Amino acid sequence: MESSELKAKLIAIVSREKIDFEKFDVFPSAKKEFGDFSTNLAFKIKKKDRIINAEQLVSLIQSNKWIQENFEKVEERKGFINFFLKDTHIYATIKEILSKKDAYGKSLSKKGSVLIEFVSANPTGPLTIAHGRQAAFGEALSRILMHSGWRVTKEYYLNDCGRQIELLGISLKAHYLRKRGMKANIPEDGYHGEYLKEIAEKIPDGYETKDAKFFEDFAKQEILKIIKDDLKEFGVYFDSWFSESELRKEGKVEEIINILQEKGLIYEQDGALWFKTSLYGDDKDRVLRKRDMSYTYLAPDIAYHENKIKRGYDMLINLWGPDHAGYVTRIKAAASVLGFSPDRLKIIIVQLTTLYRGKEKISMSTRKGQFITLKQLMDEVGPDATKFFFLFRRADSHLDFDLELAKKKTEENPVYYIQYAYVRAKHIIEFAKEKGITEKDVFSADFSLLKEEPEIEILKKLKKFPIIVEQASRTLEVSNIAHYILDLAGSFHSYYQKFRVVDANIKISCSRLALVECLMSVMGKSLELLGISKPEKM
RNA sequence: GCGCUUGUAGCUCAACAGGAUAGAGCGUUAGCCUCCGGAGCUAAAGGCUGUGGGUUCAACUCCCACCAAGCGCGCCA
Repeated sequence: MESSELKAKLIAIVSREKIDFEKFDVFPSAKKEFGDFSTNLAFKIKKKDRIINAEQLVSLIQSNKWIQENFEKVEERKGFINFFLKDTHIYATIKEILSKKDAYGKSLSKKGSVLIEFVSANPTGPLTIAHGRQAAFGEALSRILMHSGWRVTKEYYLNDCGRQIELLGISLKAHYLRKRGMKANIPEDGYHGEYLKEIAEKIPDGYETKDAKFFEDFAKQEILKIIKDDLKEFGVYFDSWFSESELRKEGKVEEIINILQEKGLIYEQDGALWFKTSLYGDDKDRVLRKRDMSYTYLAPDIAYHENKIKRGYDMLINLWGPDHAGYVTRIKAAASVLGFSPDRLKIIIVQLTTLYRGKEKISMSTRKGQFITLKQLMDEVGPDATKFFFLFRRADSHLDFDLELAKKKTEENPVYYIQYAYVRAKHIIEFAKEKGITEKDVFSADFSLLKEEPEIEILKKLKKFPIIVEQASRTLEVSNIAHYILDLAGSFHSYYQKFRVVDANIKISCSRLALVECLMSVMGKSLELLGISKPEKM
């Protein structure tokens, strides 16, 4: 039973009596003494009808046959109406999880197609922790969206041309020449990081006279390789790599400027071309083409978004860093000019991560090559802990990442707490198998033997999983899942301590094993959604 | 100065589209290992949700002002 089902029924009951009401909610009860579902319907009855008070409303509801069939009890409390499900509903959850397994919580309704673009770091250096947070978030969000019925495409937008790339080429050439004892200056705003020196070493002798373009391409290729390797190690995969230089080669940037021009949204001033974004809520208009005829970042980016829109997705999601926050209005302006409702373009700003080593803040400077890379973080902390810390916090909040804490394999570290719960459940099931209890025994167990309070509590939490997934996909927020699973792991650890699962009483053992099986399945699925590994042993 | 984000227990964070007595973990204090893995469990203490107003039957949540922190405010990307 879902809250939407109950809500529909309540609407029917109240409408039949011609009672006027405002929009109301039916939601899973906050506490167990409030039952399974609660509604604020009594508050939402229009004032002129307040002759009907909550108590009268309750008796009206109680008199309904469907309600009587499904609920043990309906009661009013402080104006809320609480519904207590019959036990059969709660035990039905077990059957559902056991039979659906991995598909539990998967939405049956198809929600459409979505393109999610994230990381999209310039191929001028290795991925940093900021990219790491985006990568973890984007991957997890994609999995959640898929589980809730979206068709998801993950895309990496490659800014593989422009000034930064030129600088990269020049810098690499300088590194290369210096290696050979020649004088060469690395531009002030060029790239000084160690990784470029390493790349320079891969180029054999005899390329001294090659032009900057050669070095540019070489650097791009090598760095892209590094990026892809890091992502792979981090467990993040892209369906598509979209190249900006291809876009330019095909003349898409000129095309988009023409389109905007035809719509009268472009004008020339001081030798530059301006886009009238101020018509769409921006504080001022923005330059698309500079006086020197080269494009700003915005122009190809609009062309890129036009391309995404043309590909026909129902929703577009971009993950951006906080430095792009001011950019949201501009790109949404472009989207709406191109006939794509800005509501369908979701831009999630993934906030900064500050690294700490204990109390000490680690400062970073990207250009100078003083930064912690994702790779270093993974090597030190491990991919699972890294991901969990990134995902536990809401994307739009600043994150303080304590390296020391993340490294600890103790109770202070929630990753291990969760993984330990999973392994524990797995182990119990294996133990039961050794004792000769089969899957069939468990599946056909009498679930109504699960009468202990913690058992009911766990069942209710398991029942909530589909709602949590749905909510995460609606709000595009991943941290809910992380919190949910931590909570579930806690309930299980506590239960384990109090009750023996595999016991002398075979009947109880089987029904408890069913519960553990469900726990393992849902914990495993949650870990999977977050992209965190499910260990066999610890 | 303007804009965006954030402000909740000592610390790190929750709170489902405004709902009931604001919840976890860590840390602190006091306990629990003959038994399915103690990387675990039980319990206690800990709060004027940054401040002040407003809207509402109901505000951590919405609105206004202020305070504090971070980021942005280029014909850079």
